[in-house]
Amino acid sequence: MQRDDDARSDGPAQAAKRAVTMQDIADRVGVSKALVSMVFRRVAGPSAETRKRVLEVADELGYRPNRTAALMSLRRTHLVGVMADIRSSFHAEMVEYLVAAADEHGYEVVLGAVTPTHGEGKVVETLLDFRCEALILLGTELGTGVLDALAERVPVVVVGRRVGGNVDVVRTADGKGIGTVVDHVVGLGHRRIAHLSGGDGTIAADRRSGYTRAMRRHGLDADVVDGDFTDGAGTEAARALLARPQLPTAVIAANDRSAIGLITELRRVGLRIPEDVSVSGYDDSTLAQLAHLDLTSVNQQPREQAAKAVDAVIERLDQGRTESASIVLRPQLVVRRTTGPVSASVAGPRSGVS
Amino acid sequence: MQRDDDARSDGPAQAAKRAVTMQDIADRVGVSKALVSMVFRRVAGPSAETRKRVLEVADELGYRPNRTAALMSLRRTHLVGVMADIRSSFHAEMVEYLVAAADEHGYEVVLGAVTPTHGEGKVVETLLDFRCEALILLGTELGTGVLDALAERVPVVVVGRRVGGNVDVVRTADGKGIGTVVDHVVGLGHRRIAHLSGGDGTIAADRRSGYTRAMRRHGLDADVVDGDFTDGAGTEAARALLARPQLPTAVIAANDRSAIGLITELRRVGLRIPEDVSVSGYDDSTLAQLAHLDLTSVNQQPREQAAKAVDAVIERLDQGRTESASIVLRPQLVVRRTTGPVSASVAGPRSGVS
DNA sequence: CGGGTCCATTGAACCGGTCTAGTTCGGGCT
DNA sequence: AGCCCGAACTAGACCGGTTCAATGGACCCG
Repeated sequence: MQRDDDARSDGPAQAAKRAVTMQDIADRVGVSKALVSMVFRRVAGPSAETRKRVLEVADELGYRPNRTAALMSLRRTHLVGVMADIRSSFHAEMVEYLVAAADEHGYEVVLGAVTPTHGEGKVVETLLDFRCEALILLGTELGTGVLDALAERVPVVVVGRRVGGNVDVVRTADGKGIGTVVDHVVGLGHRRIAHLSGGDGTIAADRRSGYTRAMRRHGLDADVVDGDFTDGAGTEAARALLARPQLPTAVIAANDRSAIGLITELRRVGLRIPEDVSVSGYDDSTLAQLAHLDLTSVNQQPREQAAKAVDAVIERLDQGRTESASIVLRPQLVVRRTTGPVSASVAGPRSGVS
Repeated sequence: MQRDDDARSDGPAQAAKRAVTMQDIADRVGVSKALVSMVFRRVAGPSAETRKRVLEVADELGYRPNRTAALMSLRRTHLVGVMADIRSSFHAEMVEYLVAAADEHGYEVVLGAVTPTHGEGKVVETLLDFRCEALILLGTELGTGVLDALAERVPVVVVGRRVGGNVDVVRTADGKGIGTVVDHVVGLGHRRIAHLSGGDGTIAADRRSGYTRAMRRHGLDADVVDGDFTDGAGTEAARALLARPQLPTAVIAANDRSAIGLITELRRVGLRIPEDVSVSGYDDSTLAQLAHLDLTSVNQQPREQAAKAVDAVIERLDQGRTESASIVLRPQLVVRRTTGPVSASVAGPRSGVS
């Protein structure tokens, strides 16, 4: 509320409320603006006494440094581009944490939203046009070649997916994550455990192979049902399963949405979850946490992933790291109420399973 | 790409890949950089011939204008601050559209995420620190006084809520929206229609009064059940309703989440939706669209609201509008499968469901 | 042929910082 | 006294655009 000051000062009607600059402070204190700059940049040079006076006057005048000027002089923008499909609640959550983390380091996030009409390539171009100094790509499906070319222009962090080349990677061990789910349901006595796949993407493939490996480890046969990450796929998968002579006792879905579609369709035909069939999702999205669903899922630690991604950017930009880094976090199983012990009734038909 | 050019030029090992500037173009064409500037700003002055040559050379050199420099010169930032609670899927969707709309007008969006630890006040401060030229506040609960003070510093657009003062407002007519839902269920033959309220906020109040008015219009008694915007509230409301001697035949919830909690609990005790009770939500969120839910809801036209909000900002910033504007869009009822005709059976008393 | 107009174009200041190559000055050492 | 040194501070060139008064030349008129 110092508006009054601004409005009244400088008699003339124009009242152009010019912002306070370093020169103003310098004039008032009786030093050069270079010195004022040094004080604000906290570099060695100015005496303690001068430093104090400058800061006092700056405060008094209500000085706010002009980022634009500083960044232009440094030939920098302090902008980090984040590409995300914000409709995905997981991405939205990540974006929130990324913004916070970037802010802490004095960086600003420019959001590039991927939509059906605005593909990944276009979004990346836009972000580069804004002169972002680094890119954080959430769940990108861009090819290795494209990513590598990109990485030569600007530091790139890929979140969620395994990639080679000179990009940094932050992800959770999807294979292991699904593995813990398999362990969990096996521990509950299940033997016929199906996996509702997420389709062709890298992430889906990781989850699928994690499932296959874990099943093998337990000496069980893998049973993959094709699908994708939508609830529609879950519905279809349910129908496909119901058409079989024998239902699996547990289904591990590739994500929460498809798990929900699956559950709904199974319930519709009168099956109880988890008494008749146990179902798990993946992502631990707000959907999974919804009280009425209470879906067993796997948490991907968005907050931690966001922090690591921003750290990776800072290391490259401000600390000169050049070799690529890969950070793999451990996902966490969240057991809720859609998975339960295999019940006696379904145990019957199960004959010669080793 | 053209990296090679950059790398090879300027013999020395340093190979600082300096970006192409207007001066470079000017030198090459043999004119002054002032003229080049004029060409790019599309102002009258340069001859058609010169214009053409400049553009050719610019293209050849791969020139990209430097926003930072331009904005600094203009003493502008072209930044629009958007405050949102990105966990809300409605907000997330809005943000996506806002980013796209701002981009079209050459503005950039800085996202300020409201979280439990980072309240509205702090977010606004941060956005101002980034020298945003305007603020778009999604679903803010800031008081009129605060908003007015803010509006004196910078154009402010409040989205979703009715406010006075000198801020611009973009919203849908919540009252009318709920009204159309009432009309819809009344048209289906319902008479005992309850409203699951969204709590104390301005938005909830608007929806509540819209319900009350519409009921009165139809000569029916209003029946408001307290709640908030969470699914937990829906669950509790369901329990409260079930404890009554007679259930309403239709419940109009203040948003989708609470509607879902309500539906789930009603289904859990064996009631069918919509045969026994019709239920509607509000927001037309992805949740409502989920195939298995297929919730009758009200669409708030996020894309249109986003476009209008950005328009309002542009008008103030670039077209000098000073009087405040209020844009009210008409929300759209989306009928799905959770509302249906009132059935004969519910007329009689229900058997003892605990 | 001198003078006035109009158009395309230009030089230089400016935006608000950062940064480099100094300058000043007090004091310790020889 | 003469010299050197480092700490404290400064002048002025930058960064890459925008802006505006000023210039030069073509053209027209009396």
